[in-house]
Amino acid sequence: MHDLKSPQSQAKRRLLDAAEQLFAERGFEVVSVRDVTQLAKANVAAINYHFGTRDGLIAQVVARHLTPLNEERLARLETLERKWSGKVPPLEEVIDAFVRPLVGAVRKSDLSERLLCALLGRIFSLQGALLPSSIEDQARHSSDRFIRSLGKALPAVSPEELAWRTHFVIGAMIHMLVNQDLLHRMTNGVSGVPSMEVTLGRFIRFACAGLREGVEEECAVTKGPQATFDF
Amino acid sequence: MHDLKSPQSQAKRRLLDAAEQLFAERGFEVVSVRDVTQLAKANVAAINYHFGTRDGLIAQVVARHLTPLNEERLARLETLERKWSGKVPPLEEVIDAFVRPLVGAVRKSDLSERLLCALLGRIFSLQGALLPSSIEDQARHSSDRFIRSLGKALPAVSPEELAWRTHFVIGAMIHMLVNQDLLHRMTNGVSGVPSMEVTLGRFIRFACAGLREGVEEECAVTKGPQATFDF
DNA sequence: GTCTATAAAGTGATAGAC
DNA sequence: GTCTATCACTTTATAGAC
Repeated sequence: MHDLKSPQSQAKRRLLDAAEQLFAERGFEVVSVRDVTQLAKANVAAINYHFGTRDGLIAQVVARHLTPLNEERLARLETLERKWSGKVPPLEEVIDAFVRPLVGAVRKSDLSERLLCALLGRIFSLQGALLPSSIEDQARHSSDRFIRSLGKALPAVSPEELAWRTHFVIGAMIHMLVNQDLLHRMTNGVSGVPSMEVTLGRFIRFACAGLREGVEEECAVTKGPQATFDF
Repeated sequence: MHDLKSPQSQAKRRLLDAAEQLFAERGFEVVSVRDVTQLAKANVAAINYHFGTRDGLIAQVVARHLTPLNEERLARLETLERKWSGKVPPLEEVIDAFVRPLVGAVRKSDLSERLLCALLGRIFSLQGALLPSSIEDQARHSSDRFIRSLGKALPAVSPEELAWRTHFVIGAMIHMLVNQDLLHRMTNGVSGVPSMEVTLGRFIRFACAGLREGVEEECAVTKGPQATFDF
């Protein structure tokens, strides 16, 4: 392991930054190690020295973003369960706990909001081969926890139906993150350029409505005005 | 242009079939012309002979599937407008007209349902560079028509809000099409292996609920029991 | 840690024989 | 129309000098 603050391996940080930018813009599959070293003004061999292989570089980029995000998600979910001790947290708050950490991630990152969102979206849609199994276990654990919370918030929805609805929600999220500029182009600007906060609010309302479809009696106190929300 | 039924260019059909299968399984970016010719048991030069370039091959694969699909979509939309002459077609039926042509596409194709869905999903998420502008115009025309119909069905939703909700719906659809087997793995089989009909029914209900979120007064007769639908 | 040089394999495309 | 042979690059990765 290398200390990212030591002067010797500023190069490593530069490589990671360059890699993140290019992966966000173009996708993991089509960015070569040469693209990365060129943008980072580093030597071709630097990638292999610091990360072993190209896949090693991808794994580090993924881990650096996905691990803190999933930790934050789980922490928020636990806070939620403590707050509603005994009772079942309402749907909106569960979804909020799942997506709001994205805002914090944007603030912490050096990348622009647009690029970081694209990177995270691409990470979420990564298929098995590219991510180390430790990360995959972690992601699965997080997703299991959330699905269980959703199931409790929506007892009237069968597990099978809930699995599909959750799948739709994840798809909508990934597309929102990766293709936000596409929407702007396709609508000739009608979509506006809203802040992350506004977009997340829209997404949460959309997702909850879809998840809740056909449910007459919600589990707990979740019906009624949602004026407690700040978006 | 070549006649696909002539004996001389069975090879061309074999190449298209092989290309479709590989593009569906792995994505356009990562399939080489050699992968295609190998699977089609054809010569390397055959791709360039029949399609000019690799991009030409992709364009033909895309056009062969996207053009009839968009035509069918528009035809269904027009049928709908005739049926509701003067009045505004209800949301469910507009979304149905948008996604149901997928079922017909599956029936017509030689590919398995799973592969064809993946291919179509990948086509929908293609970014500009890879598809000829004629196809892009066609896709934009179709999508404009549908957004206008959605706007009429949901007059209470602002154009900006509607643009984002539609974006979420498209994202959910793409993810459903490309990653249906991922869901099965991730849920340890809880999601089941439903037919296309069932999945589309789920999707339509989810999408309509999301699009309709917060709308109290629908435009026309669309409120009330939806028993007229066959899914 | 950083560099050059190079290996070994893969890429899209084409000329020219048949 | 189909094939072989080949061009001109690009890819990841590594050995070895500094």
